[in-house]
Amino acid sequence: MIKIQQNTLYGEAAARIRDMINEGKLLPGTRIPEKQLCEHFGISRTPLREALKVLASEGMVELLPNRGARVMRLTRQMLEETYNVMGALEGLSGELACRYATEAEVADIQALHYQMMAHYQRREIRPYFEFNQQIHDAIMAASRNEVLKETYSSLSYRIQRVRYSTTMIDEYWDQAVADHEAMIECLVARDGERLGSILREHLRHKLVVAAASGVIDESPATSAT
Amino acid sequence: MIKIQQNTLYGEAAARIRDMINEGKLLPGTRIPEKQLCEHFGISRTPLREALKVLASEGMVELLPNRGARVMRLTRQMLEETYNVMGALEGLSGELACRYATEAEVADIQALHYQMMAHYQRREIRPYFEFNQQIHDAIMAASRNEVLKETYSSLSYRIQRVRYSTTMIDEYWDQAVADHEAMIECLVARDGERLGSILREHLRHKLVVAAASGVIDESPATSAT
DNA sequence: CTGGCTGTTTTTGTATTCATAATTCATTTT
DNA sequence: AAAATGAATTATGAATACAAAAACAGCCAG
Repeated sequence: MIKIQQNTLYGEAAARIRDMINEGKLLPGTRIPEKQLCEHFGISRTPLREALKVLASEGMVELLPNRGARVMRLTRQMLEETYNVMGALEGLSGELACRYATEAEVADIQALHYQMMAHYQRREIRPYFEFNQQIHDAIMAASRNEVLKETYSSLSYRIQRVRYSTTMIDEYWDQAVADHEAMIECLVARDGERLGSILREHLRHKLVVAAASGVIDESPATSAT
Repeated sequence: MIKIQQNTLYGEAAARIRDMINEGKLLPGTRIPEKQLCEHFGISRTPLREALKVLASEGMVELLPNRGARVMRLTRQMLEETYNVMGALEGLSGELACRYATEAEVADIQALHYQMMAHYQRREIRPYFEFNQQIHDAIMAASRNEVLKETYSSLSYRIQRVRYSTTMIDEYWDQAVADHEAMIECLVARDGERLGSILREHLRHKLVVAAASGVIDESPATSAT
């Protein structure tokens, strides 16, 4: 895995800005004031600007020449595109996981699944999401592909702020759980092809839900103030 | 598409360093001397270091804290992982292209295919590669997914230096061409599912060829001098 | 009152400077 | 002679300084 430079100032700054964006402390489309952030972090502009460059190449912020950095806005279009790509990557992770996961890993994932199901039964949405995420991460880890993992998490970061802010529609929730049931079956049976195709479709449903709730920016590409 | 800042010094520097790496002017594992490159580009260290940060987050170089930047070395493992991920992305591009490509685009891709085939018949490897790449790019473009395109090209850049440096083994070449024949069929028939699965496998063969030729770094993670 | 122009302020992009960590090379010691 | 120590050199990381571009405010003309 590519080491994130947490020990350097610019690495630290990048991590903190990422968090601020995901926590909603920096709003999409708003200008990121260099000076203010420098003072807030207690660092000079050099490392801060380096951090912004990194975040820009991660797609978290956009850099307008001579006009500073803005938090990247998530349009419906971008979200759809991103979900599709993440779906493809998850599909690969499933295929590979079936090939490379140890029995212990499969058992762990099964355990996570049952815990998730418990929260589903009780309609406990937050814990459900937690375990859901853990399952997908565990499959990713079992795929033994660091490039895949990095690529996926980079995309995941971009949409983090909307990912779990959706209210669950029962119909979608049932579908997602049905997918998960099938996923576990495939994993146990080591049916990589089928697990792959389930995972490739799995996220597609989510998009509809996200689009329905008001979390994304439907307005045209006018620069927000 | 995320605009690459070609007008700024750091953007220019990043582009030139990328090219230098792909052209073999900067060797994998070798240290990138900041001062020397600054003089070569006629810029100060600030924009150069910003460029290096960007390249690091693209996976082109690795940054060792207090020890400068090195050109990322491609191990067999990494190449395999990257090809797998690119395969998944190409698979998605195929699926989407079948859905969204205009008839004109399909016709263009077909034309490219026949030009490529002509070079295959004459065993003209360089032009063959050119058209091959153009076909994959055209499918990517027809997929109407900018996130996909960006993600793919980022990975593509990383392995650019080995991608077309392989000598073609006839057996592999024939297989690749057979894939391409099938791909065109699927595209014309708008059979996204099948095109997807062909493309997901298409790159896998390439790996074997690359591994066979000596272009990748099989040695353990000792720092090259 | 509105729209555009000009001078000022602010902000961004780049260069330079400073501090610190790493490397080199000579010297010393065994 | 080889290894180890330590001073000198060099390179990196970060802060500051400076130049240029954009944003802003006030003014004037219509």
